[in-house]
Amino acid sequence: MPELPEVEIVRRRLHSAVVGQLIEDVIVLDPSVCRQEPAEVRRRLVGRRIAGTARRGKWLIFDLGTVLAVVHLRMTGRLLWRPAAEDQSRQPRFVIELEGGQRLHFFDVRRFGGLWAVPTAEATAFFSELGVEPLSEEFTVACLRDLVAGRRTPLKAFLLDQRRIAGIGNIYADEALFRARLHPLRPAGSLGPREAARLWGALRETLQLGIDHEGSSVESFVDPAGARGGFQEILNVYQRTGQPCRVCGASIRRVVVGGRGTHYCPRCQPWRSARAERRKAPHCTQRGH
DNA sequence: AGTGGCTCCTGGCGGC
DNA sequence: TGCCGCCAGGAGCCAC
Repeated sequence: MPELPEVEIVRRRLHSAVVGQLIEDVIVLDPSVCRQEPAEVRRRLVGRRIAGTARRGKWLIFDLGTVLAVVHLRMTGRLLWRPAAEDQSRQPRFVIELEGGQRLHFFDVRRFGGLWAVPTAEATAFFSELGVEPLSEEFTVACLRDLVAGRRTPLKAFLLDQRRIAGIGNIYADEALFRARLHPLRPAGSLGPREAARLWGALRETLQLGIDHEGSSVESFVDPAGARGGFQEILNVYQRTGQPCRVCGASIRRVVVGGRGTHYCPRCQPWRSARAERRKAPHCTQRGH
């Protein structure tokens, strides 16, 4: 599923090709992907020039000056210059036509994704529910400690809550918790200072690693040119139920947290705090993360 | 505040 | 081989 790293890859791949380009037309073939009146979306976007691109959490933003074209890929959305082989039999949901004949196609089998035309003046309100950007300077260990303070919700559910931290989805939540050696069901507010610092570092590392590997092609993610990412090759726990942990060899477990499949290593991610774990089992060292 | 359930949607899977 | 039923999952919404 497209999460922060995948959306960031899409943004980077599109950036130089679209900036400075005029939007000549927006063809909405499936009105259900427009969460606003398609004619209104079209009226707001057509004839404007793309000044820049941005990303907020999992939202991809085309800055048109007075208005933003905002795209969310949700589960299966893909933006492609040319339809991929598996998309050729179906219609795109919408097409953005740029000057010079370039066409950006939006495909989405499950139709969860969408397109919004947001006046720049309303952008703050539009994104007001989104939490901190985990790769920004604003996101510090102290910031994370503030966010988890007093919260009894499980760490996994906390990480998926876009109102707290924006951009983390199921894959990177599971992988970051593994790197931080934290059990996904631990109440967020129960983290000690060292554990919070570990989670902070793990989140940044995992997301950056995802970007460095051009995203995870777990479901169907490809970049606008159709290229797959590589992060799925180095997943430690996500969708590895029953397989041996790459660090300790224990069998990876799957539980459901907040209605989401959650994967973890029962030995590397014990319920107890790291200190209690060392006391109880001094032979069990945690290295290699 | 937190949880659980429902909704959107459809490819892909297991079971028979 | 074929068909039916179920499930994943991001996010918003609602009830409790």
